[in-house]
Amino acid sequence: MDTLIKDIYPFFKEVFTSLGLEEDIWSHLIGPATIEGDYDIALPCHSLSRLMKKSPVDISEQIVTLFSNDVFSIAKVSSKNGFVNIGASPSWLEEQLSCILSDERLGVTNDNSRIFAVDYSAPNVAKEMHVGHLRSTVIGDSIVRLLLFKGHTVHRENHIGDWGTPFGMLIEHLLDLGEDKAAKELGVGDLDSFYKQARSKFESSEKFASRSRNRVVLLQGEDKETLRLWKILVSESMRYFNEVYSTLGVLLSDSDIKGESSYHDLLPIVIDRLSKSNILVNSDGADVVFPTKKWLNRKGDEMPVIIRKGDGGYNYSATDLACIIDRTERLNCTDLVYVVGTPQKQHFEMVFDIALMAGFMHEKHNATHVNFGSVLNKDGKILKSREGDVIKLVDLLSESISRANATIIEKNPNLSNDERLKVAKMIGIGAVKYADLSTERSKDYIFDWDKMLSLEGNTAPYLQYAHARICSIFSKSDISRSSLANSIFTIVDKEEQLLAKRLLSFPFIIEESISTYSPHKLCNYLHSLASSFGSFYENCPVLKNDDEKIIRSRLSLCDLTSRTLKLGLELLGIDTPEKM
RNA sequence: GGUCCAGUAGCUCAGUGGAAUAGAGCAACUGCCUUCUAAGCAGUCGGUCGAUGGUUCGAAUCCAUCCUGGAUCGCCA
Repeated sequence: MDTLIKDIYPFFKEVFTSLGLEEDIWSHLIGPATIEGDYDIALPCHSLSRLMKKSPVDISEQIVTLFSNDVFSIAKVSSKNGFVNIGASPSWLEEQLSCILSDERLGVTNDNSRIFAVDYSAPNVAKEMHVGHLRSTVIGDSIVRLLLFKGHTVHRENHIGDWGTPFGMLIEHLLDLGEDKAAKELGVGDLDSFYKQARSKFESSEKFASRSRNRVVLLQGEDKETLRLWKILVSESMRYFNEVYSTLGVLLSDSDIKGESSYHDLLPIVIDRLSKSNILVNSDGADVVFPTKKWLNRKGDEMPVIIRKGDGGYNYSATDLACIIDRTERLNCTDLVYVVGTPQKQHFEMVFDIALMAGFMHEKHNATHVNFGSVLNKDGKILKSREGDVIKLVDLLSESISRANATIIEKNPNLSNDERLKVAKMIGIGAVKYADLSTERSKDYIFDWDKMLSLEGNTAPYLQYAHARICSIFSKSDISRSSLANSIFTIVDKEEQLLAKRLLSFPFIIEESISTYSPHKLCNYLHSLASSFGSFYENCPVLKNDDEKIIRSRLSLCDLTSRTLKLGLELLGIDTPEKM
């Protein structure tokens, strides 16, 4: 309703000028109406009470009488409980709807283009993807889609865990199994047992552990044969991850992979530059930096960030700093976005702080940790991969698709086999993604298998269903969508009014979702849109109508609704079938 | 102990740049399919917004203290 505020503002200004009140006294009071009913914006008069030496009720009544009559073409105006209430008029709604009907972007404008790096997904090589990885992957994907739609340049960065001490034992285990057998196990996605076998040997056999440690040294020394074996682990794992990505329908591809290993060459440079900035100090044998903002450890001592360990090895803070250099200096990014879990919050604050101190980043750069909560089980405990009973992502996805398939057989037996399988995938995957996207990301959330796979209520299938019903209306109509381009709207019923208002707030919601990196706001909006369409559908017959004017107007509302749903879902990474 | 986060209906969650009777979905219950897809629609039931103080004309929202749960706090990533 931003547009309504903009259009109504001059009228307020006229009224308040006649009352002798300056703009800065009243302009910030205008906000959304919180009362039930068909008012959209309101101005509470309570704070003016002392100034005008009158009760809020009297003030609001007076303001209403002072409005010029011209306002009524835009909105109805009334007062209640000391509020001035403004409700968009049908004619104003009709005019606004006509504007977006012919706009491919449904009223959404482009931002001034910036360059983003979005760091997300980041699975670990030779480790299973479980439901926890879903969040980063799905939220990151939606953020990328939103940024691209707003006209930004976006570098997708899949920072896979492909380096570090565990690779010693993984490579040794690969040798024990034999390359072919190991590759096969990894390629088909049996990562969990591969990792666990390696782990248990590492813990039970001193001989194996010592081989593993030697192997790590060889790997870091870039021994040729060791690198060859390491590459088998990485490429077979990636083959599997790519299958998951493809099922999931996310934008990530091989060209987006920027594993930890790819920042190797930069690590000595990180040390060098920190050292030249005079912020690197040696503490207990390790090279560390003390960030500007002080952090205390358990003992109450000031806490450093370790860049290089006592044994000379780099740890992940070094890699993250190298990443920042790469993104700001090679890719010329202005915005760095990290879609990583909340537990790493402090780590990122410290790293960003150091990057600023060392000049890897400047004031013009925005680094944002887009954090998300942990996945909990029903007892409120964190789901951990080593507990063993963790649900594999692929299993969740295939179960969801198969449930969707069963539901289609039950609800719409007329769909052909081919069509049904395609639609089942769109619905099954959509349901899982939406369940994850639709809650506020920074909170922990309880993983509920049935809720994740539910097809009723505030779910993606509900939105898809509304879209499919609209497609069905058009398939039964002689009037094509394209012929609606310059249609005139006739908004009469309250269901039409509510639907119209929701349609018009789409650009504002997109803005809100992306500026706070919150896909759940878009989800909630789309649900409210689909819900108001549901009421419209029940109460306002579209085709079964004698008045040609009303038919065209309602068809146009249908067209706008389906396009908004489709675009909105697309920005969440969810497909919209035309039949279901 | 330091820092940070959460506590809203039986369950899962929105709302937290203050504002008029705190909203959805699920579950439960009642209606609605010879009429554009009932994965739907209409309705009923359900809350001292963790507690206590404070600021304010007005607090789920801001401040303080406390309770409960969680994350994190030097050589894993």
